[in-house]
Amino acid sequence: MADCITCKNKNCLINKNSSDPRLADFLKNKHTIKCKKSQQFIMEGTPAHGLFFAYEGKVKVVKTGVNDREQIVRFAKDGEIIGHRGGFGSSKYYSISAQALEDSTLCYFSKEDLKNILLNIPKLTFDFMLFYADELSESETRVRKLAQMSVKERVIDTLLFMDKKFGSTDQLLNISLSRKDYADYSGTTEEQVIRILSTLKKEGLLNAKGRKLGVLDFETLQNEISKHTFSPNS
Amino acid sequence: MADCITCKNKNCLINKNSSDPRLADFLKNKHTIKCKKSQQFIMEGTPAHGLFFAYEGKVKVVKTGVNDREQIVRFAKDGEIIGHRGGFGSSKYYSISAQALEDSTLCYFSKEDLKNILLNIPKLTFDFMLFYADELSESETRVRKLAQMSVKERVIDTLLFMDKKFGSTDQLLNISLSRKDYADYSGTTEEQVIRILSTLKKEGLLNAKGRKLGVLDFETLQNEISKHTFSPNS
DNA sequence: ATTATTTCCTGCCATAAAGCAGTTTTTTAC
DNA sequence: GTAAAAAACTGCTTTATGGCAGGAAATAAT
Repeated sequence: MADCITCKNKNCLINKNSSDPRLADFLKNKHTIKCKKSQQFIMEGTPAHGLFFAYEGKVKVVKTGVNDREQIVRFAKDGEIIGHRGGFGSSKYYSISAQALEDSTLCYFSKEDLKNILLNIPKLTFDFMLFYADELSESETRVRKLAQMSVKERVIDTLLFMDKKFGSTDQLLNISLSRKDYADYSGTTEEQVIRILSTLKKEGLLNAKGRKLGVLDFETLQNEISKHTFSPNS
Repeated sequence: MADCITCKNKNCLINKNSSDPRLADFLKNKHTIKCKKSQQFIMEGTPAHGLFFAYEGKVKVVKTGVNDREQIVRFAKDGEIIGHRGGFGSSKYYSISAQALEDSTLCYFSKEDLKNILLNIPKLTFDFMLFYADELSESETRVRKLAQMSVKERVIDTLLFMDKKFGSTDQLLNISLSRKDYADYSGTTEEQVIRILSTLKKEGLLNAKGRKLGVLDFETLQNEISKHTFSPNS
């Protein structure tokens, strides 16, 4: 795999700062990990030893729930961070689990290496800080949505989010999720998701080929949840 | 008011780093603001010009919702930050509103001053980063709870949270919230909160003197939601 | 202290969401 | 390609939550 300086992921925080010569030694200690589809590479509650970045692939980040209901808190794709704080923060344990949604390649840095450069390269620390601040803002928006939207609205919101985040080709989303995954992100049950998807299909707003889904009428769907969307980042 | 170096709020990120001589000029530009009870000092959607810290008092941080339902995303007390990113991040607008819950004193720094020191004092930037990372972790826990707990469980969880965060004297919480506030934090309606509080009172688990509430039996209440609490930070 | 106003409370009814059971379709493994 | 397994779907029933309306209590104003 290419090194961080020539990496294709221009949005990656490491890549953005890789020209700084003080990063040179740090970058040598990068590890590359290959992950098969469905493979779990972070387990909630285990000691955190470092931080992951998605180099290529798609990942879901989940928090353990009751029964077999999990809560998907986030999705990560190329260039994005996985495993908050990775042990360099106050908690010594991962607060989330992470699982590959397709065959993926990950970059890994140990917490010692990270802490070292973070305290020495202000620009990098600042970028990390902004990343967390933005994620926090998004997470708080999600708190509001889960508290105030109906199940149907949340499922629609999830579909639109997937379209925005992963894009579509030939009217089909570039990400393959189970109905259970949609439920675990929307905060409802599999059956409810199925019922709502079924309605949307009949209304001609949603495309479906096997398990694959596609947003056909973005605007109409957007309108159905518009009363909940105030600011640009909602 | 005392300056940052002699400030009583030892948990404040600025205070923690105030001995650094490079902060001297920055600290001179601090503003102090007095806020009456119920006064709103940040309004969602307005241009963000800086960051607030609670010096003394209690504050609720809310996101606008539908009808007259708001979502309280966070509470802040002495030493804590209010107004994420305050404009030095990617968004130029406040993503939340903030309102004083009692007469409060706030410290204020402009975004220009902040950005300047954040890029020059790595330790401070690092502390800010950890703050946001921890808040993010908490927010994600809240996402899971809102998605998976029943209304009763969420209200109990809120009561225990208040007890932990603000403490109690003579079996009464050191914070005075309306039933609507409890609802807006728990993600439900005022009536539902009232019904559940009423049940808990009858069961002898909750104390009530007028609008003031107090947790009488922490352990029993904790047990009622224990199936949802896995890690220390949940 | 008295009145006005806000907040709190309760019962009733409507609705949304969840759970269950059984069938069909799609995907995976051989 | 076929069999087995997993995922997707549907109708029916139960339960949880929300909304309304009217009254009681507490707080604030005069």
